[in-house]
Amino acid sequence: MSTTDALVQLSFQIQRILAEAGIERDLSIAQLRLLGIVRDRPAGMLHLGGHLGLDRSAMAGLVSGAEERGLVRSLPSPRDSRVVLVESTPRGRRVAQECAREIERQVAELIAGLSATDQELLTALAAEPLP
Amino acid sequence: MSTTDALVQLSFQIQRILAEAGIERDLSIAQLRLLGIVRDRPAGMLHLGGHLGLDRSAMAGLVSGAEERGLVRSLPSPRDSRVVLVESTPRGRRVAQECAREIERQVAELIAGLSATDQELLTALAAEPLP
DNA sequence: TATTGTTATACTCTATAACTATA
DNA sequence: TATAGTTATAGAGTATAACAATA
Repeated sequence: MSTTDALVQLSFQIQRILAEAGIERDLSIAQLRLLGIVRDRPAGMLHLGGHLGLDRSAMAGLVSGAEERGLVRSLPSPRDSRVVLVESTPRGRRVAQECAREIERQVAELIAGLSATDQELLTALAAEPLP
Repeated sequence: MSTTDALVQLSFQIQRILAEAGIERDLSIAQLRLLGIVRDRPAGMLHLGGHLGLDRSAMAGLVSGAEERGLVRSLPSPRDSRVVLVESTPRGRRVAQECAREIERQVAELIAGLSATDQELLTALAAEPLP
C-alpha cells in the first residue's frame, strides 16, 4: 500500500470517529472544531474562518447554529465594534470535552494494534507535517 | 501534542488535499472515492454504499451526479435484475487517475519534511490500523 | 474607501419515508 | 416477504452577491 493510500484511508477513519462523536451530541465536525478553537479564549469570526477554511457567510451560519444549541455566545469586541467575538459557554466547553474524550478513546482503539513505542512514533511523525 | 491531536490535524490536512484535487475537476470527495472503488470492476449500489458509509438514497444521488458528469455508467446485473452495477467510464478512469496523481504529489509535499526512512515508517504505521 | 458581518439565495450532500420491481 | 433501487422531500453545510455598520 502506498504512502498516500495509507494516509488517505487513515484520514477517513479519523473523520468517521469525529463525525460519530459529534452525531451523538448533535454536533457537526465544523461545530466541533469551532468549540476547540474558542475553548480557551474568544475569537473573531474572520479569524475563525481562517482556521476552519470557511468564508464569512459560512461562519455566520456555523456560529448561529452553535449559538442556538447554547454552545457559544457572541459579543461585540470592545476594541473594534465591527468585530463579533465568539466565546464558548460552559455548556460548550463541557460538550467539547466530552467529545474530545470520546474521540481520544476511539483513536486509541484504532491504533491499539501498535506497540506503545510505535504509537509514540506515529504521533511524532504525524505531528511533523503540521505547519 | 497528543496522539489524537496529531492524527486529527493530519486527517484534516489530507481531507483538504482531497477536496482541492476534486474541486479542480468538479468532483466531490464522495465521487472521488466512488471512482476509486469502481476503477477496476463494476459494483452494485448497496456494496458501494457499504464501502462509502452511505445509504441507498444517498448512493443513488451520488451515482446520478457522477453519471451526469460522464464518469460512471449504470448497467443491470445479469445475475439479479434488481441490482444496478456501476462501472467507470474511460473518462472516469482518466479523471480519477489525474486526481490520484495530484493527491500523491500533495501528500508527498506534506510529508516532505520527513526523511525517506521516516516516510516509510509513517506509511507502515498508518497502514497498520486499517481493518 | 476598506473591513467586518449579516442576509437572501442557491447548490451539494445526505437521510427518512413511501414507492416500484424483482427474488 | 424480503431485497435493490428510485423518488420526493427535508435539513445541514457552504458559497456568491448585495447589503449595513464601523474604521
